[in-house]
Amino acid sequence: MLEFAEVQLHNRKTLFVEVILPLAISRNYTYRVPFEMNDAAVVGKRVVVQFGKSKLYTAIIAAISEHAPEKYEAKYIIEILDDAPVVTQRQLQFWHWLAEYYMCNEGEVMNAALPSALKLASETKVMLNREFEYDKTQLNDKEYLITEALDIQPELTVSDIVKLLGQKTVMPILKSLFEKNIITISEEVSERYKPRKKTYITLNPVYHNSDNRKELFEILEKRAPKQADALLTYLKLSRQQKAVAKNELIEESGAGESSIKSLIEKEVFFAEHKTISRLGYEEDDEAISNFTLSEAQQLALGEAQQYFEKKDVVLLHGVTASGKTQIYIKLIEEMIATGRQVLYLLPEIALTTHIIERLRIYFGGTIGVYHSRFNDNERVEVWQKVLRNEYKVVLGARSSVFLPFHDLGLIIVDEEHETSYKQYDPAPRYNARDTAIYLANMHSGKVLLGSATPSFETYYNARTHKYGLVELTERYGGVQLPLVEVVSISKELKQKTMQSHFTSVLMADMQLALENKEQVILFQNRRGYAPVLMCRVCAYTPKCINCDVSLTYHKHTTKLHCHYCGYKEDTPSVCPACGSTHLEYKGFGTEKVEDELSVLMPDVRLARMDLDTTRSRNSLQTILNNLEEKKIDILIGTQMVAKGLDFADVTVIGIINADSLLKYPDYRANERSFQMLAQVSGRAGRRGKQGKVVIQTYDPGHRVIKQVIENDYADLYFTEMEERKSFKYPPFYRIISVDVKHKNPEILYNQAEYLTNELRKHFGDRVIGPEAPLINRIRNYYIKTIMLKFERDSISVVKAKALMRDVITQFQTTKLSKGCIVQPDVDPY
DNA sequence: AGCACGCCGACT
DNA sequence: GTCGGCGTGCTC
Repeated sequence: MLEFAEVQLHNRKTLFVEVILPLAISRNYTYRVPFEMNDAAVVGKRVVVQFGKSKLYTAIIAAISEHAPEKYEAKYIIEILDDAPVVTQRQLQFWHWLAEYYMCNEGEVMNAALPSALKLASETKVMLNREFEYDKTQLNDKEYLITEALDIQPELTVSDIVKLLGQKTVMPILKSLFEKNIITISEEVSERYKPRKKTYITLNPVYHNSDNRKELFEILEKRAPKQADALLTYLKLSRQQKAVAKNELIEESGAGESSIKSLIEKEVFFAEHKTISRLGYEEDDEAISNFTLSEAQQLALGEAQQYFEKKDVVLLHGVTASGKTQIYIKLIEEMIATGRQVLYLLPEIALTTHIIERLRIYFGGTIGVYHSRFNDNERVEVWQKVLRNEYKVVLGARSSVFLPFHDLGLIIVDEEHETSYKQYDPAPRYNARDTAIYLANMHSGKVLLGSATPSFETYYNARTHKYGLVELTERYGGVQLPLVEVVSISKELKQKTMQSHFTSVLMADMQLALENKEQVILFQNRRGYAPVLMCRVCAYTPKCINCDVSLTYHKHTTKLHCHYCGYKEDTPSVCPACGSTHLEYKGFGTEKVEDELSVLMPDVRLARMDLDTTRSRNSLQTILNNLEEKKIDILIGTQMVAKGLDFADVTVIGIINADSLLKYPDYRANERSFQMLAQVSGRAGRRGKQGKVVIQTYDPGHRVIKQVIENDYADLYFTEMEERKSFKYPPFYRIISVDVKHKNPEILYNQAEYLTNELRKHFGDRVIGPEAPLINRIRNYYIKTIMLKFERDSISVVKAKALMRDVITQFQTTKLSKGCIVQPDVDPY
C-alpha cells in the first residue's frame, strides 16, 4: 500500500487495461486499474480479474489505454501478480496472429501457451491481512469458518477453501473478505513450485579400504544377503557414474527400501539429500565427444548456410540415418555463439532420453527441454529460464513454440512432415511447423526443416525456390540402406505357409535374427487386440453408445473399448442381436500380434509399444531402455516404433499388413504410407549392418510399395502432385474445413446445409459438402464437415478467413443454430 | 468456460 | 402448489 503523499506523486491518470482471459470467448475485455497500481500495470503481466458474477481468473494484460470504454463502467482489476511481464510483447503479437490464422480466440491460444501453473486461479494462496482489525461478529458463517482456518494455518489455497466449505463457488466469499480487507490474495510464482530433492548414496570412506570392505562383505553375505547385493550393486554403479541415486540403487539391486535403510543405519552408506533440477540432470558434465562431419554432411551444412543468406527457410532432405542431427548441432553451435536462442522442435514421441542426452553432452546446462510428459512445475521452470535468457537452446515438442523467447535466431523442425505437429483437439488447431516459420520471422530468425520424407507442402515450397533445398542422399558412416522384400499374403495363404499373421519369409527372417542375437521390430498400424467383435450368424458388431465406431476388444481388460470417448463395456458372450454364441474377432491389432507370436515363439522376449502401453509418464522410456539393454527380442508396435528408435541391433523390421495404411480414404494416404514405411524401414540395420525389411501385403504390385522398395521419393512426389493438382488439394490449394456438431442429427443436417449455403454465397464452388465424416458421431455429437478449398495464390486467404468468421458469427446468431458447435480447422491433417 | 435467468415435468 | 431439468445469453 502506498502512502497518500506517494499517491499524490503519481500521475493520477485513469488507466484501463485490455486483458486476455483464458477462455474460449471471442474478444478481450477492459478493466480499470486502481491508481496505486498504475505504475505496476505493464503489458504482459498477469492480473487477477473478476469475470462474470463470481469467477476470478488470471488474465494477461494485452494493452493499456487511458480512455474509458464508452458503454459501460469497467470493473477494477483485483491484483497484479507479477513484478515483471511473464509474456513478452512479441508473444502477444504471436498469439494474436495465431488466433487469426487458425480462426480461434486469443484465450484459447493463451490456454495452450501458458503452463497452467501460471494461470490457475484455484491455486492462489489466501492469507489473513495482519494489518487489519476486524469484527468477527460481522462475518457470516462461511466467512467465519475461513478466518478461523486461517488463524490455525496461515496460508490456504483456494482449492483448500473449496474443500473446507464443501462448495465450489468460493470466489464470491473470498472476494467479499478481500474487499473487507480481512484477507490478502497472493500468488508468488517463484514459490509455486518446490525444488525436487533426490537422495544420493555414498559409501562410508572407511570401506574405501579393500580389507574393510571385504570384511564387511563377508558379514553381510551371511547375515543379510540382500544388503550384500545392494553393496555390490552400489560398487558397480559407482564405477559407472559419479553419483548413485537411492531409487536407482533400489531398482538395480532389487534390494528394497529396508535393506538400504539398514545399511544407512549401520553407517555403511551415507544418504545425502540434494536439490536437483526438475529437468532431470545435474550440472557436472562430461567433456564433449567431438565428432567430425562426413564430407557429404559438411557439404550439406555449407549449402544450408549459404541458403540462409538469402532465404528464411531451408529444407534439409536427408535419407534416414544420413546424420541430420549432427548438422543441426553444428548450426545450433554457430547460432548460440552469436548469442541468439535456438529452438529445436521434435515430435513428442521422438523426444526420448536418447536425443536429449546427445544434445546435453553438447550444450550442457544451457539446453532446456519442454514436452507434455513434464508436469506443470517443470514447465514453469523452463518457461522462467527461457524468459530470463538462461537457456540458449530449447529442445521441445509442439507446444514449445509458445515459450517466451527473446531473440530466436534459429528454429530446427526435425521430422517436419510429422502429423503430430498439428494439434487437433482443443483449439488452437495449430501446426507447430508452420507456426515456427512465422515465429522465426518475427525474430528475424531462420528455420531449418529436416526430414527424410518431407511433406509435399514443404517439398513443393523447396522445389519452387521459396525455401532453400539441401539434399543429403548418403547414409552416415556408409551404412547401407536395408534390403526391402515384399511378400504377398494372398500367395502365402494359398500355399498355406502363413502361420497366423506371419508369412514364412518373415518367420524365417525373425528366426535368423534371433539366432544372431539381434532384435526385431514388428509394425502393426493399429492398437488393441482385435478391432471388432462380430457375430458370425448375423454380422452384428458392438458399437459405442456415444460414438459412431465399433468397439475394440482389449485383452488386458477383457472389455470392449471405444478409442474415441473411452467408453468401455463387458464383452458379450452371446450376440445381443440374434442370440447366437458364434462371436468371433475380426481384424487384429498389436495386442493380438503379440499374443499370437508368444504362442509361436514361446521363448522369445516380447514387448509391445502403443498408446496403451506408453500412457504413463515413464513407460515409454522403460520400453526403450529395455530394448537398448537387449531385454527385448521382438518389439511390436504402432506408428510409434517408426519414430526416433535408433538401436544398433535391430536388423529385421516386419510390416505385418501394409494394406491397412494404403487403403486409407484420404488424399494423403499414399504420402503417409510412403513416409510411414520409409521411416519404419529406416530403423533397420543402422550402425554397420545391413537391415532387412519385410513388407507383408495383399497387393504387392501397389505403386507406393514399389516406390518404397526403390526408395524413390521423387517419383512418389511427381505422381502424387499430378493428382493433388487435378483434385484441388494442397499444396496447390489451401484447405479450411469446418466441423459442425450437434446432438440432434436432424438439426445438424439442416444447420450444416444452411451454413454451407451461406458460405457458398461468398465462396461459390470453393465450398464442398457438407459431408458426414468417417466417424459421424463422437461423444454423442453428430458431425458434418464442410470443406473450403482456396487457390493458393489468388484471393487472399486472410480476407477469406475474415469473411468466414463473419459468416460463422452471423450463423451463430440465428436462432436456429442453437446448440450447434462450429469448429474451423485451418490446414487440417 | 461458468453461471444465472427462464420456462416445462414428478414430487413434499 | 414447488424443486429442478438444462436451454441460451452474457460476462468489461
